[in-house]
Amino acid sequence: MSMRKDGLATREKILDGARDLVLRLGYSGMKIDHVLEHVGITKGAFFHHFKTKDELAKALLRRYASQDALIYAETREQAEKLSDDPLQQILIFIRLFEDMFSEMTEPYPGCLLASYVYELQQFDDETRSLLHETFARWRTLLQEKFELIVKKYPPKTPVNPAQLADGFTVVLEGAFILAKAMNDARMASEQLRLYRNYIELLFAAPAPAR
Amino acid sequence: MSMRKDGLATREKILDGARDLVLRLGYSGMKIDHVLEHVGITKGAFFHHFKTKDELAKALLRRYASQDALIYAETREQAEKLSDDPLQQILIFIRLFEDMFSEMTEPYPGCLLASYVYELQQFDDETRSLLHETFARWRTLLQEKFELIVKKYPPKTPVNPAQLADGFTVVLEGAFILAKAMNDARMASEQLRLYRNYIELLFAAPAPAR
DNA sequence: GCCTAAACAGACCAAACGGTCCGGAAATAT
DNA sequence: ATATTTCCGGACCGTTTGGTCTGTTTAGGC
Repeated sequence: MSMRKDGLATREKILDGARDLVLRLGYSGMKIDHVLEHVGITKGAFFHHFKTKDELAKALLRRYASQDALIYAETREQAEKLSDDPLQQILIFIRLFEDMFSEMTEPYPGCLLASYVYELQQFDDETRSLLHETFARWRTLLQEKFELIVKKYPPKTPVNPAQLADGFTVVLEGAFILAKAMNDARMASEQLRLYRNYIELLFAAPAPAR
Repeated sequence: MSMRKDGLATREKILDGARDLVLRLGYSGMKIDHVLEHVGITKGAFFHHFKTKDELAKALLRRYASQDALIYAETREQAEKLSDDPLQQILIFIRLFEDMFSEMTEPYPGCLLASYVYELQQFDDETRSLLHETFARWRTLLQEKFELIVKKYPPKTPVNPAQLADGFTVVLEGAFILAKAMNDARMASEQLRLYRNYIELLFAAPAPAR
């Protein structure tokens, strides 16, 4: 029942190290020996916690997805506390993410899901559907808000709430890529600001809280 | 001087096959033996055309970048023929890309540059700066237009032409990722439409040509 | 304090992988 | 025709890589 020794801490260290390396080298480029050196453990420790590299991949993905879901949920709650209006909630939501990224001094290391997507073929169905579900959950989260907004504030142009919701993820993922390629830490917050600007113009919102 | 035999055709076949596999498996996931089987050649043929796998990587990137530059240039020319107004030119430019992607029946296989970016650490400086330059060129291409537009049509909100230009690439790259993850071929054209919609609202353009 | 099982360390292994080498076919120059 | 060079097939090689195995240490249960 209780965690014996400190095995769980080692497991987390492995997951952290592997995540860092996957974001720098890709999943195939991340070699186990490299993780061992990076984390400061041995083969015995690693394979005690993970039967295979594939199992590490899945654990890594699951952890990342749940951590991300937590951030999304917390940010959403925070936005909902600051306003009752769905449009304002979305605008605050985006702005909170902008603030998160604007404080960074070097480019965001990237999204683990995206790095998996670009090596998609070598993962099994379980991993692929996990990716699908995670992105789908992000879509649903914002889609609900946009449906409320569309009803309350007639958009200047006919728009699809699901597409608008995907837009957030699209901008984030795209910005991560350009941020790394151009070595520009401000990319993510800048592009999110443009996305927020779009939402403002589309629904003709009053000037948002600064 | 002249190309003897048909070695150049084989070289192209290798590049095509390698590109396909990189987009499915990533660069590290793309194994040479797999390329040989996919293309239908042998080790002797491969290493006759490319000294190392790294050299293949660079050749692949250079070819992709120049092909992409050609598409951008042609689309830009086409847009400039259809209108003299910089704003209309941009809107047509985006729409032409939308049309390119709307005809697809399966998700766009992805951008080779992006797949390199997510394994960036394992490439040398030459490759990395080639990535940087390619993205920078795309930025400049649209930035010039946006600078003209901003002067001619005062935007509803203060905007940065370079950031607006990056927005196009950001949306494209992000859409490719979601398209693969969600297995949705329409993602790219849909998200480009939203980007175009943003530009329209921002500069309060008249309804674009349908 | 003793037992048990988790939590490692590290030598070892088989397969996969990038790359070499040499022989031969095929095309071109002379 | 012959020499020469490109082009390619395929056996071979050293290293890397994911994974195994055995032994040892360490932390709790009693």
